[in-house]
Amino acid sequence: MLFATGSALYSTGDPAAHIFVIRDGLVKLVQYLADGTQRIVRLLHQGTIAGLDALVDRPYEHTAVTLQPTFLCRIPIGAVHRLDAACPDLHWQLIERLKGSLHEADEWLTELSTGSARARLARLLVSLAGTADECEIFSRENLGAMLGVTTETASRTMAEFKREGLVTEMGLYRCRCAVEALREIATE
Amino acid sequence: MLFATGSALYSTGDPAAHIFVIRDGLVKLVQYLADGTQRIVRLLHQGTIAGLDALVDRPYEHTAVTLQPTFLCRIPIGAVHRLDAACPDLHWQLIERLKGSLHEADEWLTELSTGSARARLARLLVSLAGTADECEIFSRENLGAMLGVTTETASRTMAEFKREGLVTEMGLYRCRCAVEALREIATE
DNA sequence: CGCGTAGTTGACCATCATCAACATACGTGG
DNA sequence: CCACGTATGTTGATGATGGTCAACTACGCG
Repeated sequence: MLFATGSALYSTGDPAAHIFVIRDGLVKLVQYLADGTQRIVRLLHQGTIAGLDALVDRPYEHTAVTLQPTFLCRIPIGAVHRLDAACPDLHWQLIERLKGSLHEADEWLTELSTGSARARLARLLVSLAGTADECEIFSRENLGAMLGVTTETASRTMAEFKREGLVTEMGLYRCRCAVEALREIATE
Repeated sequence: MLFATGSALYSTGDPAAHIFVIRDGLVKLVQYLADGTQRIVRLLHQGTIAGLDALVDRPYEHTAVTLQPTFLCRIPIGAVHRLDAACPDLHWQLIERLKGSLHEADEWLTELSTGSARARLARLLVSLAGTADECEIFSRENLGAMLGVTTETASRTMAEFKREGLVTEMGLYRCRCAVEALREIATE
């Protein structure tokens, strides 16, 4: 199935009936706070699974929204259980996935929720760039929700980086990053 | 096995040879940042498992340190795999545990890493108190590492709560909390 | 053309980090 | 028993950072 940017795979509290294997694209997992502001707790990219809540038969804890056009397979949880009975190895794959998510969650906390806004944004850009030096970014609002800062701060910090020549925006939501220099800032 | 307060079950990078079922006590999972400061990413209490990294055959990602005298069972990972072959239900228990950890991780991020220091500390105290109104707390340094603030801020904020009558310290590392009032502050 | 959304920027203020001084408790060795 | 050292907590002064509120710009679309 193909989802356009900005569509929700599921929402907090929905009965968890499917898991979603992401073939291509990008999905954010959002959690809403008591005061209504939102916090992005994880990104799911190619090869990862959204909706793992369904494994333990409880409602979805997050809202999953695409950040890019996303192509994925939606698998009813019943089918997962049938597959599981047939293929004894599936558990371990699921365990592997869950462990991967947990690792992501811990990194998210230490990398993107600790230190100054400058350092956090630098870390985010470095990790989005991966081995390349060009990467997809997102609206200032999304950047803010990932880093736990306001959209204004996200905007200002991006502007700062651009002024310093560390980041060059290459059209909407795509930018070139001076990865090494950013890595420096990331450790501050 | 019984571990005294402050002993490490394992450290970041150690080959992951055991999982630890916590029978009684409390364990913190610590991650160290590039600049050497530490961040506590999760607490493990009675009935939960430390060292799940071992399931996927990679070194431990955290350092696990007891915060209280802790009684636990240390199970070699080989035994887990043998048990798993014998008892086909074990996977699902492990999946359940991992999912639990993931839930904890997400809550930690949204509750304890978002908002003002006052709100975060209030949320921590409320969640430590659970249904009771008395709870174990920790050194100011540990409180700070949980909330992502300095020990000074942790100390000041605790002092504030005490002055306002929201918290009464009952001997070392134990306190009585005005849970309802704290819940108010938690939403700020 | 006018409207709505997203981004930018400025001014101001609250919060928190930092640095430093001091207090308190505890254990060790003289 | 007391003096001392260390670890932990408290408190104050100060400055940097980021939140808030508001004005303004840029862009796309009906």
